[in-house]
Amino acid sequence: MTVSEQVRRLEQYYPDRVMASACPSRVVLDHVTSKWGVLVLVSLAGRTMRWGELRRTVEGVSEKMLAQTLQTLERDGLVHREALPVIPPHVEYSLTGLGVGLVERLLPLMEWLAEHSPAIVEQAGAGGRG
Amino acid sequence: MTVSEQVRRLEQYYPDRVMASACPSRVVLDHVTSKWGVLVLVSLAGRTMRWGELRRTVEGVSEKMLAQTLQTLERDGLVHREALPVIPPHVEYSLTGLGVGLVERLLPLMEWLAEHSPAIVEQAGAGGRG
DNA sequence: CTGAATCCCCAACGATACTG
DNA sequence: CAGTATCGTTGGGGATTCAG
Repeated sequence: MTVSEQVRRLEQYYPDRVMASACPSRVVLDHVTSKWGVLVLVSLAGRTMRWGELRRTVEGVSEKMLAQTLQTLERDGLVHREALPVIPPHVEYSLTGLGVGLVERLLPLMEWLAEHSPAIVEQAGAGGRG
Repeated sequence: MTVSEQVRRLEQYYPDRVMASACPSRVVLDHVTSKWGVLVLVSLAGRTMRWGELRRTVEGVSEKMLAQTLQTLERDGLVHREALPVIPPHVEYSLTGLGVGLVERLLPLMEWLAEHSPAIVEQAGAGGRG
């Protein structure tokens, strides 16, 4: 599919509204593209993970931000949280059906990023600032 | 393609490294998922646009942030800037070949968001906070 | 082990004014 | 028209502490 076809498909949903500041997609886009949103979602793409696993996998995330990101994604119905009532606590996070649909669109992006970012960073770093 | 296949494809590039804080994709991901990055890139998906057009299209963006976003994307080689030496100034922005490749992965995401965000926002708004 | 609550800072962001 | 420069604010986000 060409880019212009993709653009036309996008516009059929919200003609002239996707760029509007009041568009609902702005809200969800903000959640997903929040500092840790994409990384958390992509981490959960492969399998269910426990809190501690996520904490270690998503390198650099603080406890506060991981909790906050997870809560936002859970409220949006993208992530499912299952807490086993045991001591010590055992909590598992997984993608909902909705979350899987989103991640299917996120994975190709991440793959493109993984492939092209080294060249981009090197090139940009040479000429300008980081 | 299933999600697990996508995950496997992703991992083949940077085994165990996409989530690393030092991974180059982190940098580009930050640029793209910056507050206005996705919106600017998607706006340019359809056609070349002038500064003023972008300013009006991407509703809510300030002049400062538009300039900053465009500069970052230009340094990354995703956006091409062409300034005609006339008075009054006339500057056009378009996607580079690299930028087109990225936007091809962004458009399906935006389409998914446009389709599902209304329900997500409504549902999330009912139970929790905004 | 999984979080919630608190403190605090800085840098991202917006508004305004100015320039070629 | 297309920016740059400056200033003020805010809330995102990290470190730490406490609880179940």
